[in-house]
Amino acid sequence: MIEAPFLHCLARHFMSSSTPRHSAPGLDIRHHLIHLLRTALGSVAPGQMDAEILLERPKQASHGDFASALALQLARSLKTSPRQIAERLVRELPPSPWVEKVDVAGAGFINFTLTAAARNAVVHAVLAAGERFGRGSCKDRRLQVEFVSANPTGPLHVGHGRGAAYGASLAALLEFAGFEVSREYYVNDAGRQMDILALSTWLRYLALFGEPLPFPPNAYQGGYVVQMAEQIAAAHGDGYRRPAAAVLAGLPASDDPDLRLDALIASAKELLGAGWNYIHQHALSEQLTDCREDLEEFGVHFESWFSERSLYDTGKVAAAVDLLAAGGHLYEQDGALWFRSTAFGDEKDRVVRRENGIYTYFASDIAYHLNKFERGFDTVIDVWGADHHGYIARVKGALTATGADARRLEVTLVQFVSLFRDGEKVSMSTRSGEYVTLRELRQEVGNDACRFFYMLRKCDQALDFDLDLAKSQSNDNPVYYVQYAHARICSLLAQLDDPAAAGTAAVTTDLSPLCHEREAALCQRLGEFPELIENAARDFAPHALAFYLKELAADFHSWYNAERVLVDDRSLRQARLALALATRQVLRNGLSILGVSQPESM
RNA sequence: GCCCGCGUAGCUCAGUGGAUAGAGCGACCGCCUCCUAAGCGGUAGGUCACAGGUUCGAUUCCCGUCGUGGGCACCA
Repeated sequence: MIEAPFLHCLARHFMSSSTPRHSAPGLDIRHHLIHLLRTALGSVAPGQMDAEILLERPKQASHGDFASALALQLARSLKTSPRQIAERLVRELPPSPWVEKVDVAGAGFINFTLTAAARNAVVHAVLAAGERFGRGSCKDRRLQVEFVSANPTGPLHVGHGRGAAYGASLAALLEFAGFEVSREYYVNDAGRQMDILALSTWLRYLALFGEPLPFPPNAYQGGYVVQMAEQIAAAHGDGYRRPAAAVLAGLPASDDPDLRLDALIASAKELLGAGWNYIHQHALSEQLTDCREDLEEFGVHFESWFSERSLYDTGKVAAAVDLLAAGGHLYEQDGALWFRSTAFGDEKDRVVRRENGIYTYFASDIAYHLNKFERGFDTVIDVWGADHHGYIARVKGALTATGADARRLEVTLVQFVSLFRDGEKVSMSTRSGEYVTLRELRQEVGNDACRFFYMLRKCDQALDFDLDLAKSQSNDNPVYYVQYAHARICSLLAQLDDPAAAGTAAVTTDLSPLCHEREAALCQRLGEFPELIENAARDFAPHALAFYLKELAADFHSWYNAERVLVDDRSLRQARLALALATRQVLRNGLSILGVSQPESM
């Protein structure tokens, strides 16, 4: 999924701490164990020193804290049974103060059981690192994540909401993994859709003054269009009123609704002159402002809002097309200008300039992506709706044709959201204005539940959004489960005389009293966080973080229910408080990446 | 027709080239004189769509079939 240069950075980060550090096993016990295995491998099979040593977390507690299938991997090349290899490897393992015991089990697995001290050490690691626990470091790589980028022709709907939640969480995740990330919204403020919105607004405006005009079925139907018309009427009276007869004069008798709409737009431009620009601009800024506020309230921020129109104004679109032409990648046919994208793996060639002389959206998109590359991002990530799937080949093809490295562009497709109300699928259409907006969803469900709910499905899976369930505020929503764990820990601290002091002291607390099974499980889960971040960032999979947080909360609730934290035994109480504090820290780190709040009480 | 997803417990979905495939919901049985019961423990529930192939090992990778969703504009 991720191209080579990207992987390289993560891999380097991964390897950077592979030197064994006996002083701080909690931070990289994995690498310590890998080092032990590699040392043993040097004795048992020097020729296999390059073999990748995989360590996994066994699903079963009886299989220890870490397991390696190294012996099974080597069986063939060494022509020896896996169990035999495993036993030899175990004999050659250097002694380690952090390993309680090593078993050979099953077909030849090597299972490591850590000492309690090694297992508990993660608590200190978390508390020492604080909000930096789990962070990676890939400082030298700049990424851009472009997402949402919905046409500013109406309120965002729940589908946009998914793209917003996914993109924002992905960007935050990559940032946490150590990349320099810039978030961008591409504003399609040029083109026909905006013209249609302006026309729709004007027609509603004329209707306010009683002009007898039919409202085209393929114009924007939403109530917000009427509102904009009313605003304009309130501010400018009938200044933009024109007789219906004049509007309709000269319209083609065609049955094609699109042709009729284009003719209406042309008529409006002619009748209004500069007034058209005003209405167009008014509609754009109204919708863009609405969109921006909506996203801000949703906790989704952008470093930049990039105007498509600016690409035209600065000649970038024409320049991009010229660049393709100079490379001999364009040809004329039927009056249009075509890009030979089939030469770059696309199914068919694509038009960049229409017969009527107007550039296609594709043309400006080429210019846009060239511009992204010019801005120096190492990797550019586009989050698109799944319906843009067919678009990838042509954009990458165009980039390749201009000599750019298309591998620097990563496209992630987010599948559709289907809404269900009363058990029935809600049909939605942007044009007809019949859809549930993101704002409505947020107001009814709450931002936290919304953000988390969107992350409960991997992005390439269609999401069925049950409105009734989401609106019901029921306990079924896992966000409460995770937040509740956080609130419970805060509640514990609130009962102490000096919560702040407890937090400071926890960093050096003696953890040896932590010896219960559930405490070990919780420590193990905390220790997984850094690698979870690493893998989720590599896979562009913020949903994995949501699932992890559910599991972490489950481990916490289970422990909390079984063991009392505020016991009389001071050393035990301190140790358990430290574990609770570490859990709270990881919950915070994870939830903040997902844009979900961490309430202190519920 | 071609291209891209997806088919895992009754439902909604995770997951993985390795040891007995997991969670939530639903069902059933339990747990508050005790740090928040928005919680916990337990029981039941599976031919990982089907058929081949690669492999020591496939639910995972490859081919095919079936089912299902989406895409195949001089729209954006």
